[in-house]
Amino acid sequence: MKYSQATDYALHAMLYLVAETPDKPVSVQLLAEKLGVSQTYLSKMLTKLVKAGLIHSVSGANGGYKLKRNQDDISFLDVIQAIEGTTSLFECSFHHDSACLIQQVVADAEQQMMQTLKSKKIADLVAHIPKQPHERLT
Amino acid sequence: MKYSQATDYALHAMLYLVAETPDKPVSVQLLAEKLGVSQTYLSKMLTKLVKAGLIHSVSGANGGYKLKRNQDDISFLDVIQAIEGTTSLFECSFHHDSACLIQQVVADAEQQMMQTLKSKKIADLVAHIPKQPHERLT
DNA sequence: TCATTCACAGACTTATCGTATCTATAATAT
DNA sequence: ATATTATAGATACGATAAGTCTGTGAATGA
Repeated sequence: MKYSQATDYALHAMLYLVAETPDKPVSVQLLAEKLGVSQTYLSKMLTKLVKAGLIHSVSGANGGYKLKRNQDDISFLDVIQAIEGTTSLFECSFHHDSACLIQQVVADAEQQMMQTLKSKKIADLVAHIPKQPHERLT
Repeated sequence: MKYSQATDYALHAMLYLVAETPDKPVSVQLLAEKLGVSQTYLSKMLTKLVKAGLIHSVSGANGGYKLKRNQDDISFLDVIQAIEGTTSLFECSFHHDSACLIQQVVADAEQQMMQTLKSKKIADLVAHIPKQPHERLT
């Protein structure tokens, strides 16, 4: 059981966008180049982030993506759920008389993790990244 | 991203074994019947639980499975890891200069969940289950 | 107006993994 | 010995992840 690689891409792309925050939108081409992944595949992740309301897209020449919200409002959980969806980690397949106790325990544990991921913002990492070289983020 | 159904089976099977704890081992046939799942598939999960050291198997007639450790020592985490493995939820696929900060955050959150799953024992649920009818556990 | 540059959507392919079954083998009780 | 049980391995099927390709539409700049 693992988060998909798409989540990995999305988190790193978001980190880049948060670290930059230029007026000019960042194109998929540039983003894909920085991360060293395929443009076409990465664009699928970015489209999901747009639909989740995390970033904003600009069509046409000089277009691309930039943050929608305040960067301090974007948590790890936001990005992860935008890609992975919001279904719970565990769902009991048996039909009990009442609620499944096992499911309750696992759901409770998952909630703990989600709480941490919600409190952690992407922007929290930016302070640790050297601004100068501006070339390699990964 | 989800835990596999196999984990669901394993957790319910363990709950049954913990709730029973007879001298006589419980066969796959009985266990599968109680849970309403396939014998052959369920036996794979049980074999994993054996290899993880959670339960003990007895071959031959009147054989089956019974708990190995004290039932209070068996946590949700033990069962889940026996089936799902112990690899982390998230692994960064980029090669950074130093450790990936994103991975550290997610790993930290996962650790929170694991802590909860480790503290919760399967036996904790048994108190809530009526002993009398003895028929339906699911 | 026209061409260029970009995001976006959908169809499609490929690989991997979860789910499940079947068969054969080894161990044990009666 | 024979029936009963766990165990291992091979196999099949389906779903999902990973990735590519192509066309469409929107915005920009010349």
